[in-house]
Amino acid sequence: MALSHSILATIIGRGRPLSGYDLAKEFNSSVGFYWKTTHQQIYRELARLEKEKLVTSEVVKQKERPDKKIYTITSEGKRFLVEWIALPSTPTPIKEDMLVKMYIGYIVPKEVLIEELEQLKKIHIEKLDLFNEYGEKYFSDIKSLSLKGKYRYLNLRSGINFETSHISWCDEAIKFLKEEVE
Amino acid sequence: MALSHSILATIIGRGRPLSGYDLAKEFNSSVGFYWKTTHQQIYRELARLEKEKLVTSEVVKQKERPDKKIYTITSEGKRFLVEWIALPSTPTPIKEDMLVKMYIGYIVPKEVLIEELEQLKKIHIEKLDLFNEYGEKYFSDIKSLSLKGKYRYLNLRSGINFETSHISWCDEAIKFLKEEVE
DNA sequence: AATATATATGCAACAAGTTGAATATTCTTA
DNA sequence: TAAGAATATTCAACTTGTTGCATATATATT
Repeated sequence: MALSHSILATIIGRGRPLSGYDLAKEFNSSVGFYWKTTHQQIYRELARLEKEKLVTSEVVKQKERPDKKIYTITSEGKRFLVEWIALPSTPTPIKEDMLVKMYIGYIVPKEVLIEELEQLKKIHIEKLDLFNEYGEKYFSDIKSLSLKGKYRYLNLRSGINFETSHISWCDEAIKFLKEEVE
Repeated sequence: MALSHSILATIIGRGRPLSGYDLAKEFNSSVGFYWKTTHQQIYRELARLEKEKLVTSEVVKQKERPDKKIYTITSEGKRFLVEWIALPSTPTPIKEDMLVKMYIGYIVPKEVLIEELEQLKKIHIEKLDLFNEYGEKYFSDIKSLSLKGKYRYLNLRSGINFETSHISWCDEAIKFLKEEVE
């Protein structure tokens, strides 16, 4: 169960208490680059974390917007997270639709797979462009980054690396299908 | 729900009826490179697929081993799979522990992360070695591969690509932490 | 003789993730 | 002024994934 860890990490990363709504937004940007989820899951998980005393909540009355509940990590929560970091990481379980399709690709015309690979490549290129943009904007001068910034930079590098390698596989597979298959 | 697709794909890939047990083994080798699951899930899913008439089963009495149920894909099942292939693929949802840890890596000594990255790198190197071995054994002569073999080759290439890029990120991150952080 | 391994299937309980909807307020835009 | 987007939370139902257990037979090893 690493959603809880992601949530706790995000609260620490922000440096100030934040609401479920804020968390959901954060998850669809920075953390979301490598951890996708929905607001429903976040709210449910926050309730659980509060029951386990890893976070505390406070209702903030707002005039201009609906009231919100903001969450703060407890010292117990932080300890929980630090202990988890020291535990060995397991690689992401891969569940790649495209690879299942490739596995029995020979039951459809190769054009179907080529078309799909082009689509997939497009998605990865868009992500890569976004990451590169982000990199130029915030991480162009590495030496001047804060400690926090340096860790964020490594995350970004991972994203760039990941997207680049996917794109190159798509290219290879498209070329191979065109030249070597059928 | 792509576990069902993986199962159907594996039945087709084998070319002959197979049991839940066989499927589980298959998932821990070839298909398992990109789709991990447990035998419990496979048995449950097979029962569901049978209810939906995408597979049929037959009990095979054995003397030397416990009886088994072997599954065959129906024409409806095959049609279901072909239709799915033509649908746009979504990239794997990434849930990478290491990246969550990196995100707030600054709350622990950098040595903790370096050690973890080394461990992670080792896992990826082992997998890469396995893939390369597999490649030399079965895919050294690309031109002579069967149609099926060529699609399998592309899957293997994806695995090699994936592991290689992970290893290079681990290297980059370790170097960066050592040289640029703290 | 005892233990481990391989074959073979399944249940139960739970955790995690998805989908769709309901509710309520305020700000912006057409 | 009506519609839509953004803010904010929650319920319900469902699927998917994980963990632990239970059962049974046969072969291989110690």
